[in-house]
Amino acid sequence: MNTTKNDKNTRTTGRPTLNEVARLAGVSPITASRALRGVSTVATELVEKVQKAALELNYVVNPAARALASAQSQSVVVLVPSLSNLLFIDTLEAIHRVLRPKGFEVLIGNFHYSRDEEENLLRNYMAYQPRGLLLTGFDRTESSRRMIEASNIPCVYMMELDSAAGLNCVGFSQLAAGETAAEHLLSRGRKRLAYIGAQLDQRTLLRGEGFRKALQKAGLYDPDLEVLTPRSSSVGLGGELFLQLLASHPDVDAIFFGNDDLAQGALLEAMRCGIKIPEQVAILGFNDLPMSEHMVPRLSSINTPREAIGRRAAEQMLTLMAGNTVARPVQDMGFELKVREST
Amino acid sequence: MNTTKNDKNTRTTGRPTLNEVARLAGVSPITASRALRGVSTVATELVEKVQKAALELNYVVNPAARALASAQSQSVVVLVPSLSNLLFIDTLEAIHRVLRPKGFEVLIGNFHYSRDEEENLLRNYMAYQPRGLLLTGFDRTESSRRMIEASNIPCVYMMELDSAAGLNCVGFSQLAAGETAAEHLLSRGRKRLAYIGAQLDQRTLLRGEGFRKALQKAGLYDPDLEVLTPRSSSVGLGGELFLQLLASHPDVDAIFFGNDDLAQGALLEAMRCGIKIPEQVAILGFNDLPMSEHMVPRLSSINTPREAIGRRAAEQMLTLMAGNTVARPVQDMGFELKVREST
DNA sequence: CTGCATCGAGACAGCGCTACCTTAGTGCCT
DNA sequence: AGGCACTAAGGTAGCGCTGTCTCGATGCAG
Repeated sequence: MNTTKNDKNTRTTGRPTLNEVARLAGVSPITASRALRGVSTVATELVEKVQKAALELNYVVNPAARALASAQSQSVVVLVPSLSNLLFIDTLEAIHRVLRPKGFEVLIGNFHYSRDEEENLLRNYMAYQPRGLLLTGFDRTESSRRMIEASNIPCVYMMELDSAAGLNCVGFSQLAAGETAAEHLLSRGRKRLAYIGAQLDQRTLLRGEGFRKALQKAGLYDPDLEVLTPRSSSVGLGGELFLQLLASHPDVDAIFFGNDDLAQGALLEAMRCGIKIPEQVAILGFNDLPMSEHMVPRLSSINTPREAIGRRAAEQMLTLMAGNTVARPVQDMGFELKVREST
Repeated sequence: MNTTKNDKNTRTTGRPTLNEVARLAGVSPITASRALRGVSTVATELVEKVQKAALELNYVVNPAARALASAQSQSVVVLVPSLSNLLFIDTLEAIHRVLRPKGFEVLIGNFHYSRDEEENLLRNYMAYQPRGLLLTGFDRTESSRRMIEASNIPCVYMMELDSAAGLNCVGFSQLAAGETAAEHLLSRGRKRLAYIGAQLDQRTLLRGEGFRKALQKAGLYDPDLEVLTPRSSSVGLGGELFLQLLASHPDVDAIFFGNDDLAQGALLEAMRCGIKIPEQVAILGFNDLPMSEHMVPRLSSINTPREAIGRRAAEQMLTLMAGNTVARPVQDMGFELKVREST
């Protein structure tokens, strides 16, 4: 009925192949292959002919055939712990912007803050023989670690830093960020400082640790004011934990939240209950999500260079995939305290 | 130095192949292939032997080889207009949940509300010979349309409905949603109703159209109260447009926003300026983002079944990929008006 | 003018898997 | 008992591309 081109009796794709391009250009298939891949040992004249032929036929390589023949794909796997709080979207977008123009495919995996799920994704994606791995943080199962090591695939770790291990990583010091948070609140004359963190991923814990250390140094650390829950971070949860903490510890005068959505929830709940921010309690968030500067009062937060991390990590990956070593494997992209009305 | 298994002089992957599995199981490679794919014509006894062998060798198929041999991949392409406002995350997650367990790879493309970028992505992904396409809405370039048609790849359209064209689509009536919004605000006794929309994608326009129609029917339509901007939807923009509208039209007593982030921005700006919501202006959002119910006052919104749409679309896709036709190609998943404090 | 290094292009084979066809084996009907 | 349909398993070939080796052409020194 339909005028489909490839009827039964042929297993072909129907799309033009490299052979046809080569024939049209009057060269051998292998020369056409080299010409299109930009391998140096082809005369510029021939390269042009091949490119012209490819364009004319609307030729696009068959990634499957290429992957099979060369035993490696053109894809880079990115594993992130979450997509649902905008945190990693900026990073992902930046990675795409760097890698796609170079002809790499970006495979995204969301492991929902689960080490086991990450291991699963890793195992799955390994089958695709990816050219590179962009991973989040260092907290993973031992099998995951072994898989990565054994695969010999270039790997860049994002978000955290670890100068000890000699790994390629692009991020910032979560510990220092926690310290900065504490120092800022202390500089505001606050004495009863709390930390509220959810999700309890490695980075949330590290920030809490930095916060704690700074408070201990100031002699103001009180373990009762450390609220940690494995529940996932959300606006609703932030409001809830905020009210709970104030009910049990009415003297708290500053709270550092492990993520902006928690802090936003606290601000909203404070408004609802008539709690004056920052007069009664100063509130400091983390990540500086787009909405934070619009909150009432405007939320002070620590801005994290999520876009820059993605970009830089992807650039490192390009270097590694080209077979070179990265000059500075550990890249501290820093962070920036944004002081606004809530502190 | 390193104890890598595959030294030079071999082009193999180093991973176990189907041949090795077959040898270990004592069957022919093709039988092993069929056994692992679950093709029916293999004795259960042999299937078990093959599966055991595969497990023992830690065998994973080589997707490139499979794709090359069968002239089709195991991947499904999903194209969404944005990742940065959480709207499509729920849908994507649901799609993953349905397709991954069935062994399909989900390739995500973000076309940033650009028809040209969508066309580009489509062209790119076609090279991967995807098994299916999950697309957002119907507004695309003519070339995109032709590409989809010519490819003969099963396609499901999400978010909007179009019963005319005989396409598979899963969504809800954007027009009806706009009407519902207007009717709700009218039922609250409001007379000067405005619509504020950004991004101007097809769906935002359709909602505006539904809203307008309902107002015309009520004899309360005023084109001056329709604020449309191609700028991308954000909290900041919402606040800005809200203040502008109130400055130029102080008599407005209700506003329907095309997206919740705009409405949230308006609520925050209203609070900042001391504008009473809903007394002076009723505010109604769209999509019911997670934060909306926590706003002050709690934001009334129209909840859209984003998760259900993703799930259903993926299920339809499974049916189509299995070679069957879908019983009900047009699936209206509805929407739900959530009345809260802001109206 | 010859010999040797260098470079560009092609021949060949094979990556790992599955479509297609064939063959062997089973039960059932006449 | 013989032939037939039907099912289960295997043999063969090839999907489209690229790594490796080979070969011919070129340039230059001796």
